[in-house]
Amino acid sequence: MEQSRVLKSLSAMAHDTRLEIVRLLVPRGKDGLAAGAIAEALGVSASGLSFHLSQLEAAGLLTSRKASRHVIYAADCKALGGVIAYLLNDCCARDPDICACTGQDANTDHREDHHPA
Amino acid sequence: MEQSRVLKSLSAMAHDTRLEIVRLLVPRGKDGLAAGAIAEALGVSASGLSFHLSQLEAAGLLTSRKASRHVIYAADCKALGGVIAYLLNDCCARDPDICACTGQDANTDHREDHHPA
DNA sequence: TCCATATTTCAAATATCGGTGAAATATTGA
DNA sequence: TCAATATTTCACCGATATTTGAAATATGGA
Repeated sequence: MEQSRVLKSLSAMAHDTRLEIVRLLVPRGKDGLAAGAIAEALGVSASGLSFHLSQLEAAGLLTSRKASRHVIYAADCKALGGVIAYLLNDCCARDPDICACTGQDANTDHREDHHPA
Repeated sequence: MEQSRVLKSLSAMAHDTRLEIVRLLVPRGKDGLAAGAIAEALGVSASGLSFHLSQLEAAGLLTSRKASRHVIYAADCKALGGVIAYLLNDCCARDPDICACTGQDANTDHREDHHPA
């Protein structure tokens, strides 16, 4: 993932309500949750939530689809994984001290820009 | 790591110059780099850099020490690892799709709040 | 002491973000 | 069509963030 997209994702996640949205949606996978249900779960106004959802969607961290009169939002796990992988592999060069905190193996070189076949 | 500290860290990292600072410092480990050298490496003004360094330090991602007339900044790898671990384990519940992107094993439960002995 | 180097602090200007509530849009069902 | 539901859009406002450049602080050497 390119750094500019990582930056957008980090900005999107760097907000209390928005990080909670991600936490709420990840375990639901592709089923996702309707905007109204998210607003109720987090106790935020509909218009406020809509603003935050659009930030997350613009960053590529959420997808949305219409279902009847609802709009269902779901976490894009590949995008989330891409952000984490960037931090681990490209930003932090798979530093052993950092990997130790994540339960990761530090030996193999997983950096993304190698584009292995 | 508590969510409020993760949020501070994400805010700190969600900026072009600041993410570059982290990328520059991680491979140097505890040796770190003087503020002036960082400013030169990134092509930013001294006062602008000082602002960004203080943001990163306030978030706990950098440490600083004085050495003669220099101030040496170094990445706090444990803090960085803590942020990544939070995203992976607590935010994303070690979701298999997300782990797949990072080269991680998704089976073991690594959630931080279990506080294993 | 005096000067040069290294860094931070400060204030002012600008830009961006986030919250609020009303209005607009879209969909469904009576 | 009408009313109810679900969501987004909009304008406004205050709070934060960022940049800039000048001034302040601290250190080391001549």
